[in-house]
Amino acid sequence: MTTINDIAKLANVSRSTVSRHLNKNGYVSQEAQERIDKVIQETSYLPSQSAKSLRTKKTGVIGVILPKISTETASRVVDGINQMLQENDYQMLLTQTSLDKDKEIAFIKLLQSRNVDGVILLGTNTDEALVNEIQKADVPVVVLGQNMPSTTSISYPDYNATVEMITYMLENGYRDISFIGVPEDDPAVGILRKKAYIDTLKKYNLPILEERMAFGDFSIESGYDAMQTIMMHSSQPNAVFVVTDNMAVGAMQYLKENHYSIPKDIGMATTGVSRLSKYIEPVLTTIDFQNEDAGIAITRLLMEKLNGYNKTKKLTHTYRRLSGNSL
Amino acid sequence: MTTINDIAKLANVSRSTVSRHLNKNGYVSQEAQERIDKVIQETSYLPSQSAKSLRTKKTGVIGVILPKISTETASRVVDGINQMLQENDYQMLLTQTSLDKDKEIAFIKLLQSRNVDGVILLGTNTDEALVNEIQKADVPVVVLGQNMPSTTSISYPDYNATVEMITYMLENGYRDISFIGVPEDDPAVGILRKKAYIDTLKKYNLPILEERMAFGDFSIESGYDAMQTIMMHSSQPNAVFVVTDNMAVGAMQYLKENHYSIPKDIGMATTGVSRLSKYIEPVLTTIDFQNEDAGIAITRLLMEKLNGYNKTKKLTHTYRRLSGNSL
DNA sequence: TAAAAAGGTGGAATCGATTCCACAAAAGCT
DNA sequence: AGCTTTTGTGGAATCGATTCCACCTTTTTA
Repeated sequence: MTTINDIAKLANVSRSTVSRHLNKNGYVSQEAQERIDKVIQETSYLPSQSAKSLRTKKTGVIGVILPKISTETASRVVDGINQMLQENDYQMLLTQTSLDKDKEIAFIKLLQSRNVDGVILLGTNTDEALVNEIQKADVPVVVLGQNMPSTTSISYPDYNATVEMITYMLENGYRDISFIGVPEDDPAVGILRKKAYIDTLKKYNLPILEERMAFGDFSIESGYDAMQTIMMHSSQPNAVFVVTDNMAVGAMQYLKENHYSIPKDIGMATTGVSRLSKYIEPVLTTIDFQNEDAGIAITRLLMEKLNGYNKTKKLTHTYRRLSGNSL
Repeated sequence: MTTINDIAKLANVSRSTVSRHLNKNGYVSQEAQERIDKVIQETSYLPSQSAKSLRTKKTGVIGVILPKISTETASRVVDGINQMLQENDYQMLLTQTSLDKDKEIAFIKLLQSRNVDGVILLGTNTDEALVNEIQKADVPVVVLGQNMPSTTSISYPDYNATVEMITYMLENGYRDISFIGVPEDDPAVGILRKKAYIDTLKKYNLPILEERMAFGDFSIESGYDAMQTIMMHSSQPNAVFVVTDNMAVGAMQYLKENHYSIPKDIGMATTGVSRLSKYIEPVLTTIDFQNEDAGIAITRLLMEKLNGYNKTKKLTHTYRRLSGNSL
């Protein structure tokens, strides 16, 4: 491998001069520049990032921590993050927790030892241990998807969007709406969306029934099981709101296998549009959190921080309700 | 930030000893080990990877180059890669070309300047410039999805799987099958799958008609357009095979908008199952290339190379045909 | 025309680890 | 007891860049 020393020797200058030219700081004569450029061309020299970042404490790498990449929501967010990072000449180091909370903390540490310049966390909880770790971190950490205490973060409008959706279902005449959620470890999805469901039913003076609610763990299978639990009850609902698309898929599978037709027998709405589902029957009625944009937005906040802006910002992202024929 | 020098000082040993202990090579007394461990605990010290890799020329990072993350196929592959890398204590640096061929080459260079230990490329072409760049690389590069000349690679069984699918369609009575493909820049998808389509029709003594073929660029929109081109012709096919899932989505959208029903008016089959589509109507008949496994397999080959095995291997991945009611 | 400023360059220290080598103490062997 | 291993340790060089500083030359300015 060619190093800056080789370049210096070949171009008959000192390595300081090469470095100055490469980083465009300090003086370098026209002739020296040309000699250096020529040699760099010929040798196709690329500076070692390890050496560079050992000195400068910058790597040009951003760490991204997410629960699972192969979901539509996550991959769309990553797409957005990637776009924004590429514009700013950063690379992305991707890690996946498989929903293991300990790994979130472990990765924050690990990424720092890799000297990333910043971290983007797709949040699944706001546990104290995690908040502490973020505080301790000596690089900026920003969070998407949870309102993380004393951390710059962007939340989705979990409550409002869910209220709107449940209201929409009610206005479409459904009066017996069931709910598939997730545990309360996840404040955004587990608490807010459930609260929105309950509050809205209350507002319409409808009863809140235990047997109309079931909870999963974000997986397709758990959506299947939750739907089954609800439908096995002696009285059955005529609609269901599922808090994530992945679980909605499981729920649909159960309904399909048991010959319930959507929306004839039961109406369905969910969060996190499945791109594909727009083109297939039934077209799901969903809340679209516009994940690419969210990815871009959170990355922009991180870039701001890297450029020295260090107040903590709290934003809420936008959403759109997409109507399908699943209601 | 605490460094190995701080640890050495606090534990009353030299930094050589700390390093020896950390890397478990060479002798370190019991007492010294305990003192060091204690100090490391207290300071929550993590060695700087930049410094480490400057010396060792290893980063523990693998570069992954892919066309676009937010497709089901790519994200599932990444999932598999990630699993395997995590088992082997590697991190993943992810880059996205957005199908720009120049970027493939640029990223191979860039990743090397970042001192990645190896590169996994999800291939879209086998152009000479790319092959050359891979040859020149001073870290192992492995390729998934194309049979890349003189490079360890895993291909999908593009030809055989397509033959099987077209045959299956023929056996189900379809005699007028159209085809939505991609340009021949992509040998695997553009050439092999098309050849399989043509060969199979020939084998059944069916005519190969220009107007039954259209080509897209992997995007949803291009699938829409291709389907339109085919259906605008005076005579219409009664089935269509689409070479990628993303384009199939576009094709379905066109058919839906124009009130063709699948499979009543036109049968459809595709490659790259859409996980979701299994649960919705129509259930697509697809070739599933089991992308997670492919990701695991290609990563395993890279790991072999990193462990010194340096013969070039060529593998073909497996597949399964999944029957739906779209035919 | 002398002093000040700008342009240009190389030497040397530095970042935080690893690793070779020399050396000393303890243990194992005749 | 004397000799060879084994165990344990620290010093110093090294990886490939950046950056401060000293120094020289050329140009500008008063």
